[in-house]
Amino acid sequence: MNDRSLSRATPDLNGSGLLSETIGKCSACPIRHRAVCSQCAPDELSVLESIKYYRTFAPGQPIVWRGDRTEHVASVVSGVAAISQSMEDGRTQMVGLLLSSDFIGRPGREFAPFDVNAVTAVTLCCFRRRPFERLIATTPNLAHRLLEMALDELDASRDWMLLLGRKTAREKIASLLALIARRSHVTGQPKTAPFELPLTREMMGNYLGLTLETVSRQISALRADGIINVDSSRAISVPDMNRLRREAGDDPAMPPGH
Amino acid sequence: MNDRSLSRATPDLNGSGLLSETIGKCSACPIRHRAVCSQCAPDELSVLESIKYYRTFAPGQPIVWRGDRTEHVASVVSGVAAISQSMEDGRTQMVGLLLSSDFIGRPGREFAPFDVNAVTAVTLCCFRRRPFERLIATTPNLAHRLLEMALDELDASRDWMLLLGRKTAREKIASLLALIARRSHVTGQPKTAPFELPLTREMMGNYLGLTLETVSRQISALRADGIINVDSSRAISVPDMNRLRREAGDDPAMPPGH
DNA sequence: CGCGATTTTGAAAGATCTCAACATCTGTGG
DNA sequence: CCACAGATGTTGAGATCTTTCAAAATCGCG
Repeated sequence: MNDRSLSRATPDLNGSGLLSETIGKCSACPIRHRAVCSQCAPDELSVLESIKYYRTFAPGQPIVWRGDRTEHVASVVSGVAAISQSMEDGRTQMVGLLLSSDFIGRPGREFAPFDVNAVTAVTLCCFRRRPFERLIATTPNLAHRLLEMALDELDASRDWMLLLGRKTAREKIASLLALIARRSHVTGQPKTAPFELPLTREMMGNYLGLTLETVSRQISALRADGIINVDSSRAISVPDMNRLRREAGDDPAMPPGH
Repeated sequence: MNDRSLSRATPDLNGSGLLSETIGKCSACPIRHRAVCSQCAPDELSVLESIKYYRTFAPGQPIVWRGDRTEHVASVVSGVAAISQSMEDGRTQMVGLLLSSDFIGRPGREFAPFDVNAVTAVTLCCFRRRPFERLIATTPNLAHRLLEMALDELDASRDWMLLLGRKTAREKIASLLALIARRSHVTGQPKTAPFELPLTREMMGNYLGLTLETVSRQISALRADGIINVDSSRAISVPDMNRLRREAGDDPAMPPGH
């Protein structure tokens, strides 16, 4: 069950169309401008380039087990992964979604505090932890960007706490759909274009603190109310994004949370 | 309503017995070994020492308003503060508790993303943001410790997401009491010694994603079941901590979740 | 002592979950 | 190409948990 062998990726569901074998140079990397390496100077980048390597994971595959010794850290190049926390009796809570350019792993941490699983096919840009830590110590640009990303994640997780603690099931679903719609939106396409849900109903429930039945019912209710269109169970479109934002309980005047 | 003038602190409820006027030297600082400055060398510390200043806040006073321009960052020297997030209709969710040695503020962030309020009397060790940011850039020990603290906070907020999304009201209350009991426990005192709740029932509700009535009922239920003793509404003791941990739904084999 | 804030408790309403049945989709093997 | 099996998704009905609304008790303090 602990198979982490290098597996051939199934077709990339993230739309980038890139498989690991076709990526190589940092300068041509699709996440070059947002990942942990984004503030590195050319010479710093070449050091990173020399120690990095790619790995791919099929949908559903474990990437990190809780309690694992953390031998590597990595950036998500493409695909979607989920960070989860669970209780002994099986209740689980997804505590973060990892999208392209997000960072996995904790410099300075010996053991992984959470599970990470591939949701779609995932390609990672990996570094062994020790060399990476040494690099952090000597590369302020890297350390600075890592802090920045950690603080962003912290803000995002605090926003999610408001959702988990205080929002209704309908607001939770609307919030999630608005989140996925926003990050799926390709510049140049109309904002009402349909988008793909990478998560099953059960995963959505785990992310939102709901059961899968409640997720399904609330999606049906939003459709019945004309807030969303459901082309197939995984393909959604939003005729009026502001209306969805209102259903989500967000202040429409505020920029979309994080 | 935006009064942040320097106010005389009411008696310190945190038990340290120190008021800001009696603190001065970093070398004698009670949070010297855990705060953001804890890894600084003597010469680095003396730079910090020259630009720091103390401020105190009375219980209930706002420390930071959401949207404020962040002119300073600070370490909590004593007392308890709460980070909160709220919706337009008044629903609020406490997303973090700030205890002594915790850090307030975001280097690199122009505006505060959340409200922070003093719960008890609070003493802060403040720095203006700009000079502090310059110091980070030139002091790897400071930057490193800040990253470490941010990652710890991120882990803690992810643990809290499991509580908010998946735990029952009883488990939530048990978790909070276990958390406060643990951090209130003074080494040398018996673990069954009573401790003080710094939060009102309403604040506990806001932290746990419950109403204040549910908080009150679950505390009564835990008392009726002999899990806790309630000396006064704010003074609790726990005869068997492992039993409380079990009620909290935590794996008793695991170290108390951060 | 008396007032406002806090806390407790009760009863009913409401939201979500649980259990169950059925529908739909997808990939596989006949 | 179709039938089938397993995974995923939908819907219903009743149970359960938490909230809401209301009243009363208690605490802290001037």
